[in-house]
Amino acid sequence: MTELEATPMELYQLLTEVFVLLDDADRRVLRQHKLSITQFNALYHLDAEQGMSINDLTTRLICDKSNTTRIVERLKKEDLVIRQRDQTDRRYVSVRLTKAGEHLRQEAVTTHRASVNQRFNALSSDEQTTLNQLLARLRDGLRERLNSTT
Amino acid sequence: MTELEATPMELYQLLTEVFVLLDDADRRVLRQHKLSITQFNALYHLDAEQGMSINDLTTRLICDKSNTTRIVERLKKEDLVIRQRDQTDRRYVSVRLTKAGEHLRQEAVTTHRASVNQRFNALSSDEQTTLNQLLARLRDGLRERLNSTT
DNA sequence: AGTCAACTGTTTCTTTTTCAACTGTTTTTT
DNA sequence: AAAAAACAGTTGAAAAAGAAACAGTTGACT
Repeated sequence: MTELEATPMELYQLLTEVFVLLDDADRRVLRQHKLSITQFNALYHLDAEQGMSINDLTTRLICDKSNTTRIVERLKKEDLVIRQRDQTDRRYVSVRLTKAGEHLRQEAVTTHRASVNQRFNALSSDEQTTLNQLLARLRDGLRERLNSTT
Repeated sequence: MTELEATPMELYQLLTEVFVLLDDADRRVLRQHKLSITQFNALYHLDAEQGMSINDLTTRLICDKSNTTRIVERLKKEDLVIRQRDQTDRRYVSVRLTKAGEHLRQEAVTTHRASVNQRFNALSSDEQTTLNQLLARLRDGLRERLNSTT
């Protein structure tokens, strides 16, 4: 079996392609819950008990903080989240899920997880573990580069 | 060596995280050439000799065709591409790189490739090959699902 | 030939996102 | 204590992207 050596560029292209395909599948699945991908991601990271600051949410969503403000705004308009000033440090805003938000989150996460599980059927359990390890290493390397160039 | 079994959801999150990190790195690198990621992708797929139709470019960029029209428009404004009606079938528009476009493409691709090569340093050559195989299989599976649900 | 369908690309409208400048709050410095 | 710096979040303007409706061109069918 001749194993062609993979170039980083090929890997790069594969990764982007896989991501686009995952993204596309996400869009379809989440449409069932009338959620955009960003909305879902926000819900996913939020919580009903413990509030999260805009900054924290921004780092998890990896977008501009002004965008986070607006994402939260839209969720609030649908009564999925509550926004409160932190009283000990009034600069902070604390974002929490409402009951409705918690409920929708629960449902969407369940649907989404089921879909994701199916998508990875093409790989065996062992292969998934291997892929996980490699990706984790890659991610750590990329994170390091990010911090060193900032 | 205890190998925790990886769940699909963990893989999914790793993949998105890796993609976002790659995307972020791309943005920084391409800014040196005053190019957005989409502009770069467009340049990347275009050519100086053989023209490409808007439709073809659309499928490669994986975006809406109306968006492709505008991307080309912006490139044209910078004199990076030429647009011509196909004279045998006047529905088609043929997009080609100008000399300047070809030159910028060459430079940007070189810079980008160098950056990508470095980003994958965290993995050995063998590991890259393994990762490549697993991702290719995953991609094929996702593609199949896409076609079957359409 | 003439009508209808299919195809290519553009325009219009709306949503999402980023960037830069700004407000208000807390911390640090002097 | 006052001034300056740092921090959290918002706002305004503009860019970028998707969706749907549209115009022009070609091909098919009768």
